[in-house]
Amino acid sequence: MSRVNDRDGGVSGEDSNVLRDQRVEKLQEIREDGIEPYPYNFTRTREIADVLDQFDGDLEEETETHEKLAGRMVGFRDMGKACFFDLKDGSGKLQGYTNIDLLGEQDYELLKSLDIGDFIGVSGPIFVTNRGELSVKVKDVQLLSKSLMPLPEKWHGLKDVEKRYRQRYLDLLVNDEVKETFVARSKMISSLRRQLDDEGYLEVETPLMQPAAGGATAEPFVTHHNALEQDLYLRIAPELYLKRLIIGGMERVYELGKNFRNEGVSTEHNPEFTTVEIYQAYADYEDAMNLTERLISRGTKEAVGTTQPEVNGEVLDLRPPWDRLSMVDAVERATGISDLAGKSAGGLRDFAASKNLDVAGKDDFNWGEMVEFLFEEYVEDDLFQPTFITDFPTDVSPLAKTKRDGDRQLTERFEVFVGGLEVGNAFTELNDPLEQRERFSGSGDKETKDEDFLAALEYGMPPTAGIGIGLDRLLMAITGSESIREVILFPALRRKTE
RNA sequence: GGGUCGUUAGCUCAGGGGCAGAGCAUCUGACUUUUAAUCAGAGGGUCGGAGGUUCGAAUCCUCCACGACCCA
Repeated sequence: MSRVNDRDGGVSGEDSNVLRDQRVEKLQEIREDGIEPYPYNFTRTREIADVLDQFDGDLEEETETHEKLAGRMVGFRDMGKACFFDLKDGSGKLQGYTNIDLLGEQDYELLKSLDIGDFIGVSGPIFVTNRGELSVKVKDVQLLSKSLMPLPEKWHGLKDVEKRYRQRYLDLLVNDEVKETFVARSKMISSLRRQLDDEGYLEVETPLMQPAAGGATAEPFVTHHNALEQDLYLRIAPELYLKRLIIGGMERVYELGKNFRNEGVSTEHNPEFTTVEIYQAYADYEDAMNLTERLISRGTKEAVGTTQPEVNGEVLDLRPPWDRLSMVDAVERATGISDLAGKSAGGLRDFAASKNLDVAGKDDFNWGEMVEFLFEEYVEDDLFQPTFITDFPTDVSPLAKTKRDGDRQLTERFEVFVGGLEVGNAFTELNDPLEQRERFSGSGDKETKDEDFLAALEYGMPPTAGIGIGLDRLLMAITGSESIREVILFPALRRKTE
């Protein structure tokens, strides 16, 4: 066992402050007393939440059995020869009580010398104090891990947003609702997996590093493979690979994972984000809407406990069925324009300009792009209750099949909005290889043409529905988070230099 | 990329030309059922960084870094 040296070696990277110095000194003293401050294990009899569940509100006398509990000491109330402290483990928080008679002088002095943030293991019966608080009467205590840095303050917590993101462990430790958000995220993800597995979808993994970044319109990150001597792109969407699997006869597949887009960072955009994409052969976008409703409503119930969460003072009602409204109807209703389908792109641009919308750089927008623009300006933010916006313009939907009624201007595509956020995008997949080739070309440089995918399509793809759901946005919507950073454990931040 | 605001003790924050402050946390002492324990005392600062103005700058000016929000 090595002694901690005096801090005279100029160890770089360590913050030097008095509070830390005091704790390092205590650490030395503890070792000198023959106590190992970083022991290897501690066997608990149960977790704190378990104790609370069983005894809270109905315990007359102290239990006969002793519980062994472990956690961080997050509060300490010293009464001289007796003391109270708060013990927090991953499941909850319980008060500990002890005194010099219960512990003996030596262990009692040790306990009193410990710091907030230290991990300890305790054992003793469960009882209720005079003031009615369920507590553990500590007859034995053991230091499990010494902490050197003081935790943020107990009452005000950690508020500094930058610090919360850079040191998320402190945020999780001190701000209980933050942990709840990420527990909800985890439950949502496992719920989606469970539902998809139960309905016979196969979870698959496709390349994160792709020779051509297709399946969406976005700037990719570029990396380089040395041995292959070629650039690779981090995927912006798994779409084109999942469709190859449909072609290969895997009739129901999904992939839950990250995508990467080399674009701006904002309250709704993180450079890496999580989606689940689902493909089903012999299905269309009506089926996709039904599946989307099922997945999200049940996922929300399992994540936050209800299909009608209250979000920023308003009840978000996710019980199916959800509103379905075509984009053209939505835009006509919101703008007062009639016969939108018959208007020219120029006419729509003039309309937007007359409403003082910024049309700079939109001179070459086609009809579909203008309709989408008007939709974003006039409709999108107001879609609080879950809504399917259907039948997107063909101009902005190069991978979707046009309407079955013969209208070539529109596709069987929908986006789903929850809490004013776009959380999903789906369509009846275009499976005509020759038309797909044309539509890639028609989209100019905006959509990456993937020759290998086009070749695959020529072998024949069955009628197929595909859905993509953005999990970060969905979590924002159901937890009422104002920023995507509140639902991503370690959001992208600029490197901080000293 | 542009605009606005922010960065002061471990944490939460006051202070906006004249001695660096408070609460909690920490340290010392008292207290054997407290709970934001209480009481008495003490220590703790590169005021984000670099320049400038001034007799004097945390405070005013310029640039830079990081962050938040809005816009693109």
